[in-house]
Amino acid sequence: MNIGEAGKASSVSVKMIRHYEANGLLPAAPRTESGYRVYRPDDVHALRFIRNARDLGFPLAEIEELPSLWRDRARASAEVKRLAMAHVAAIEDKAKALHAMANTLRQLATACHGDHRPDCPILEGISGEETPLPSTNGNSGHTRAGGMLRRASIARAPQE
Amino acid sequence: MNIGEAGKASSVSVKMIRHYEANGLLPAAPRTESGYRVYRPDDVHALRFIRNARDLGFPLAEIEELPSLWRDRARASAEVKRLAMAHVAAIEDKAKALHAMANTLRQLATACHGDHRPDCPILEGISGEETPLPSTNGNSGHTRAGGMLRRASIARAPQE
DNA sequence: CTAGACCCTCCCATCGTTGGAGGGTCAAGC
DNA sequence: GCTTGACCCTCCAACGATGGGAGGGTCTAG
Repeated sequence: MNIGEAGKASSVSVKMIRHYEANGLLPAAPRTESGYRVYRPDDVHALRFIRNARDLGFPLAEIEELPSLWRDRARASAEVKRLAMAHVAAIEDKAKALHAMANTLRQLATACHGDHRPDCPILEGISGEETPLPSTNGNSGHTRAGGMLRRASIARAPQE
Repeated sequence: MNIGEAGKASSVSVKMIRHYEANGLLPAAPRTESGYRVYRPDDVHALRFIRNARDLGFPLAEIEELPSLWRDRARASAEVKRLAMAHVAAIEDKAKALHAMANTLRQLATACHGDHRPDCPILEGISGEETPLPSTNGNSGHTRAGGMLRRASIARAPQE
């Protein structure tokens, strides 16, 4: 089947399939004489795997590791479980940080009259010396977003 | 004061200050004859405002709106409150989605022996037809990450 | 006068995804 | 045959926020 059909069958956009191939996440698909990529049912399975892992918030770099662990059955589940649990921890850290942000903002908003009075606690709060971001940050030294979990778009599932 | 000093005083990197100016988020700072940007205490206040709003997960595009509302006091708090509450809702949606991801993954991981047995429920789960992403997605049609809240890196506060 | 700290403007990378431009290929209908 | 429209191809650029670095100018203390 062609790339368009594979895309529909796997819920991965044609753009992304080509992108994954270019980045080595997928092996290069064989081509027809005219250059069209050709896919088999197994490839759709692989695409669906990528899509699901992506939906679970795994960064592509990690998605690339998973199947290799899969093939190398000797050290299969232990490694995968470790990776998955680390990922869960990262996701939960992030969720906690989000809750903290939401709480801070909601507090500010609650104090806001919401009318035309010129003083707005929200703006005043944000203007403060330090954002009252609670110590939700357990934190763990990683500088930015924590290596994993970076995309994790909101519940993308229903989008197709 | 120079950009470096302003950066330290506001906890905004020099790179970012220049970036914000280039993107119109900040008015162009006056320059010395030699081209150095010059800042006054008030500017540091503005920078700190941006930093705090950023830490609360506001995308820069929205941060740009806040001060303009601030200046236009006539319609101050009502607008700001609306914006803030919408933001809170978006953040919480995202947090919910993260929890759902974490739960799904944890379930898969829990079922995993974590030893050398060749079958790994995690990989099998991810390979399934559909990711068992719960109906956390109440969802709301927006296609990608939901407009606001996109950066929100994990508890960045302690990083400086 | 020189070293080192600071500043300047560019460009590039990250991460995942989308969009478009510009062009080739295929199948169906006439 | 030939046209049309759907499909495919490869590049190139953009988003959002940030960081890194090159290559160069400026300032200040010794």
